[in-house]
Amino acid sequence: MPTIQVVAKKAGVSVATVSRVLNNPSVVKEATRLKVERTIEELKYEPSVLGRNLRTAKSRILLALIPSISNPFYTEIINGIENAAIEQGYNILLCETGSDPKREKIYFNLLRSRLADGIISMDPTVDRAKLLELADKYPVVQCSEYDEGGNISYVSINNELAAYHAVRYLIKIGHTKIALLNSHNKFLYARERRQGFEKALNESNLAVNPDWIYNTDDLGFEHGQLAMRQLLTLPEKPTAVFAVSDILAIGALKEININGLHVPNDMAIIGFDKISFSNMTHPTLTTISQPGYKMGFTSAKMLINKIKGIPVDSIILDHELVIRDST
Amino acid sequence: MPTIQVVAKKAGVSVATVSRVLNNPSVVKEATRLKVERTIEELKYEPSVLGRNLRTAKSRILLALIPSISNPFYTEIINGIENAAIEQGYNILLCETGSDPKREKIYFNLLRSRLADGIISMDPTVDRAKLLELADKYPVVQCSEYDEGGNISYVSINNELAAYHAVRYLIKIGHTKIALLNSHNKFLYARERRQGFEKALNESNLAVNPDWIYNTDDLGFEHGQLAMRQLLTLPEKPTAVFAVSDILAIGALKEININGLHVPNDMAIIGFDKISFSNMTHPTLTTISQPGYKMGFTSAKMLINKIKGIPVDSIILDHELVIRDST
DNA sequence: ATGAAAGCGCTAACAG
DNA sequence: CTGTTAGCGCTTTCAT
Repeated sequence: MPTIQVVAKKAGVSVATVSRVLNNPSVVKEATRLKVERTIEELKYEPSVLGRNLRTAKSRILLALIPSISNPFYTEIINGIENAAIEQGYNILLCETGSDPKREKIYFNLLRSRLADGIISMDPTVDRAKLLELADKYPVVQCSEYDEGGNISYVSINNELAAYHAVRYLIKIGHTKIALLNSHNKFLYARERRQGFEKALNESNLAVNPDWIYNTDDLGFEHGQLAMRQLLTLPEKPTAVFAVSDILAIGALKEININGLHVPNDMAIIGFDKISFSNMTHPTLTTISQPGYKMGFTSAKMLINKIKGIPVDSIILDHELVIRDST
Repeated sequence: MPTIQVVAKKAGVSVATVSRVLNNPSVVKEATRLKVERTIEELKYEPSVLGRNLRTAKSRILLALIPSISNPFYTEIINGIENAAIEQGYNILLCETGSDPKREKIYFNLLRSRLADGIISMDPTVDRAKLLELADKYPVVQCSEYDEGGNISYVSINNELAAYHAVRYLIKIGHTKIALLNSHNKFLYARERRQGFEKALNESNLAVNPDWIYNTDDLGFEHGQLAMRQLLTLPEKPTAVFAVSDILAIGALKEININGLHVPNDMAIIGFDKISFSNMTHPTLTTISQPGYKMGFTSAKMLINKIKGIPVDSIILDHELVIRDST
C-alpha cells in the first residue's frame, strides 16, 4: 500500500508535485507529469481518501435519509441523487431511519462528526426541531417533504394541485361519489392533498362526505385493503377513490378484486407516485407521477451547491396524471 | 467546531486524556473523567471521524454492492446488513452498480482509496476476475450470489434444493406439465435452480419439455408476461409454472389474468424471493422465501470479522416454501 | 493516572 | 515549474 511519499521518492520528485499531478495536472511540466504518472502506475498507487479528507476538512459524502428503503417511491429519487453525486465526485450514504428517532440521531451525528458534508432529508416523520437545529450549522436540504415554517431549502411538487388534478379528472369522467384514502393529517402533504381533493369537489358543487374520507397512519397495503373493506360496507358507496399512495391504492384494488367487483366499472381508483408496481397490477393503475429522478437529482445538486457556499432556492417540480386502466 | 485541543485546554488536561475518556474511559481517574466530560458537554464537542480515521487507518464504512435498488429482493438483505453494521459501529455505503462495469470500478476504488474497509457484493453480474483480484488484497464477502471456483466467503441458500422443493410441491398437488421461467444460464443460481427443477421432474418420471423452459436476460415483469404469452400459444400448454423470481411470476400472473384465465385453476404459479408485493397480488403468490434479513445480517458480520482478521466460513442458510393462493 | 510528542497521508501556502 | 514545510484532528507509545 504505497503512500504519496513512496511515489515521490521513486519518481524523484517532491510529494507536492505528485499531489499536483493528482489534483491539478496542468500546472506541472509534461515531462515530470508523465514520469510521475508512470510511477503511480508501476506502484499501483491509490491516494488515500482518509488523508485527503482530513486535510481538506471534507468527506465528499452526502447523507440521504429515507424512512424505509422498501418503499419503491424512493427508488427513483435515490437514482437521481446518486447520479448527481457521482457526477460531482460525491458518494451517498443511504440511511434508513425507519422513522426511529434513535437512528435519526445516529445519522445526524454523522454530520457533526464530519463523516458527511451534508444531508438530504426525505423523512416526513423527521423531528422538525432537530432538523432545523442541524440546518443551522450544516448543509441540509429536504426532498419531497418540506417544512412550512423553516428556512430549509427543498425540492417538491405541488401536492394540492396534484390532488386537485386527480380528483378533477375523476369528476370529468363522470364520478360524483369520490372517496379519499389519505395518510395521517399530521403530515403536510396529507393536508395539502386533502385540500386539493376538497377544492375539486367544491368547484363542482359536490359535497365532501366524511364517510368517504379514510385516514391511516400506516401506509402498508393492508391498510388500503382495510379502507376499501370499510368503504364497501357503507350504505351509500363511493364509485371512485383517490389514494394518496400507490401502495394504498393497490391494497384497495385487491379488496375490490376479492369481492368479485370490477375496476374501473364498479370502482375507479387513482393512486399516487407511479411506483413500478403500479404498472404490474391488473388492471394497471392510474396514478399521479412525481418526477422522482429529477427530484433526487435536483436536491443533490442543490445540496452540493449549499456545501460549496452557493446560495440555493427551493424548487417546485411538475407532476403528471398518468391515465391507465383503473379509471 | 471545537477540536480535541480546545477541549483539553479548557478542561486543563492533555489531549491524550481527552482521547482516553472518549475511547477508554476506565483508565482515567473518575474526577478527571467527569471534568472532561463536562467540558465536552459545554463545548458540544464531537470528535472528528476524519482525524480518527486517518490515525487508525480505518473508515468503519462497509460497501454494499447491489445491481439495482429497485429490486425489492434486496430490501430485506440491506436491512440485515444495516443492523449488523450499526451494532458494531460501522456505516453502510449502499452502491447501485446497475450492472455497469464503470460504476463497479468506481466502487471498487473506494476500497482501494481506503474510504471503505470492506465490501459485500450482491451483484450476479459482477466481473469475476476483478472481484477475485480485489478479494486478494481487501476484505470481500458475497451475499446471495457466489462464485464456484473462487475462495471468497459467501452467504447463500441452496438454490438447487429450493427449486427442487418448489417443483416437487407442484407435482405433489397433481401437476405433471410444469414450465420453468428462468433467468439466463450464465448465472450460477439459474443453472442450479434449473437442476433442482429437472431433478424433481426426473424423480417423478416426468419428461423435461424444452418448450416449457423459458430463459430471459431481463428480469423485468414484462418478461414474465412475455413468457406466459408465449406459453399460452403452445398447442400443449403447461398447467403450472415455476418462476425463479417473484417479479417474473407477477408478470406471468398478469398475462393469465388478462387472458381471462384463472390462477390457480387454469395455471398454478410459484415465484421466488417472497418480495413484499408477492402478497399484494390477486391471488397472492406461492413463493420460495429466502431468509433475506438473516443473509444480510450474517454477511455483514462475516465481513466485519474478516476486517478484524478473524477467519470466516461460508454459510448456506435455509429457504422456505410459502404456500399461498396461486397454487 | 497523565502528559509530551510523534505521526497517520495528504494539500496548500510560500519560497525559490 | 517545483520543493520545503506546516498542519488538518486524532490516537498511541513512551515517559514520568
